[in-house]
Amino acid sequence: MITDTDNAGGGSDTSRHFLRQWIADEVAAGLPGGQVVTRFPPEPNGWLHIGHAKAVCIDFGMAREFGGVCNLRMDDTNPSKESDDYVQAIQADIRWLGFEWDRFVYASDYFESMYAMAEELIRRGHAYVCDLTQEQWKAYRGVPTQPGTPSPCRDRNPDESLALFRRMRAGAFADATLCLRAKIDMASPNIHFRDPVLYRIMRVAHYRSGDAWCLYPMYDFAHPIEDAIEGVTHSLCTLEFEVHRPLYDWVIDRMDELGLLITRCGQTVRPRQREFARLSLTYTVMSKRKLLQLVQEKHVDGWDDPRLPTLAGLRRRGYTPEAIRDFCERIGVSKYESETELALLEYCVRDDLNRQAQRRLAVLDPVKVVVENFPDDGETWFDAINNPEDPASASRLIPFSRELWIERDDFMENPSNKFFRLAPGREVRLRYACLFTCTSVVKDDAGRVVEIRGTYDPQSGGGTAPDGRKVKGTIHWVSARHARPVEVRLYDRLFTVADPLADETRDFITWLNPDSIRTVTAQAEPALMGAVAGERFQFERLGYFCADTRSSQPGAPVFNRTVTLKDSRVNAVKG
RNA sequence: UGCCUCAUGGUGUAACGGUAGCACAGCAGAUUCUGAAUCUGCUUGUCUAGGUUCAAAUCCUAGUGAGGCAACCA
Repeated sequence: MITDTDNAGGGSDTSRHFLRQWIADEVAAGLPGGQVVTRFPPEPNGWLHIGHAKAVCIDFGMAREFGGVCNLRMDDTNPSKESDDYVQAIQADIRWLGFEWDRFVYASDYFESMYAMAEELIRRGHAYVCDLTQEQWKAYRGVPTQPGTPSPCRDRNPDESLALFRRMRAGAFADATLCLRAKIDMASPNIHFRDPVLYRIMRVAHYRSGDAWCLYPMYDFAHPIEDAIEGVTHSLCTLEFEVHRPLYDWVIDRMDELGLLITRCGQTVRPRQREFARLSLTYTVMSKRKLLQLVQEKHVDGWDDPRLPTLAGLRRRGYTPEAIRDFCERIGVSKYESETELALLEYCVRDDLNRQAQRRLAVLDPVKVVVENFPDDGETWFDAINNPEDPASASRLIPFSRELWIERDDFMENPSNKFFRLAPGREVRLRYACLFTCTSVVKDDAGRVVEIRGTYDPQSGGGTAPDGRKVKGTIHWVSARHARPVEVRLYDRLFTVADPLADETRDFITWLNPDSIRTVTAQAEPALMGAVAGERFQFERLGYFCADTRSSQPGAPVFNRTVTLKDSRVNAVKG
């Protein structure tokens, strides 16, 4: 459990969202069992994304806040889609996010108990084996506006159902030929009450239980049982499960009748489910299916591509767990299906990195500067503070020499007076170093500036003029002789439109941003070469960058741009 | 269409019958050796129509709009 972000959100009061209130009210009223128990139940069929992070923060966060515990449970009841690779990735992501579970369990741990309960439901007339095909069942089930018709098997003798069910388990039938149904209400306006399937035959090896089973429970049957066995008090999930809640309660009621609910502190623990809206973010997609498609069709380079909203992708991009937790607190929790602006996530990571990241100088689009009054072979080292937000971060030395690289768009030949960087006849400060005045430019045949020449003020060492004259512009630079070329990947939003799914007539793939990654060779100050994989920096005046964990080599880091610095320069002035 | 759910500035969220607040975004200014950060200020909101009440974002009714459900997926 995290301990350092009790007031995450950077704001004043923690939001009194409806789940927090619900749990608080119950705790105040004397929660049966005496302890809040939640669970995070991912299906191990994909990687966790920022939407899951919201759920993780809620599930683990509510437990922590109320002095309870949260279990991590792999909801692995459909072996056709699940694998252990995903289990490992999910665990790693949750730990990275900063949470620790009380118990780590698998739904498949409970298969035997679930089966036993199913037999009991059959004996008591609450379930029956049905031999209708899926196609036939469509007709029997009916439509929402009209009641369904009972399956011909509905009144099958329990003994007969039981015998059949055992043969199903023994593997006597082919896939999808028989299933076990709850006997509830074929006329219910809630489709989920019209004799829902409890077990289906599926001859697929399970990644954990192997071929021990050819019969697997459905979510609606399995989930409440899992919760009840673990003594979960608050089962929190997303909105689409709202209509499943009566069925969830039905299963819990049956368990109660059978005396299967656990007791804690002498009291029966009855799990209850509540639902909240899932996270939706602009300029990306969140569904596992679509993320899988992006990965499989190679629009991105794997589940941890830094352009993806997966936790692994965000991590590689340079996002911190603190920033993501802060974000999850700030977005709040409600039942309104909203769309959160990517700008908020970016704000959160900037806010965190501004405090955490050391500053470095690097030039992404270099143009040569010659300091005419500085000796050919001379060099000077200037002191540069590592992080002005962190007094403990000390400083480092950066080399200065006659030839420098500066950012191409920090120079303008014919600037307006709103441009206060370098131009002919203008003086700027070279960050940490000195004041420099441009006196001439050299162009190639095409008229492109290839060299900027000028002089520095020898009295301005460190960047302060002795006469106290004001210099409006400060630009970053690196010494050409000392600079090291370094690969930098400039990431941008994955899609060109805020909601790539809005237009249902158009494939969302066509909205992919062709410039979502641009790779450049930057010129970096020497200190950057020692960056270790995963280390984050602010490249001054540019943005936050993270040494890539896949491509970086010792002494040869590759940087991913996490996010640019906020830029209030008006468009007309931009280079 | 049947059932369920939701609706507060551009975005997200709070206000629990009693002054509509906060954050992000945007805009303006101060400050600044990062056009960053920081600080100050500003613009913009209760879906509609009725009703209950001294008083309604809040309670009731109807409407409108959005989402979910009709897998042997979760």
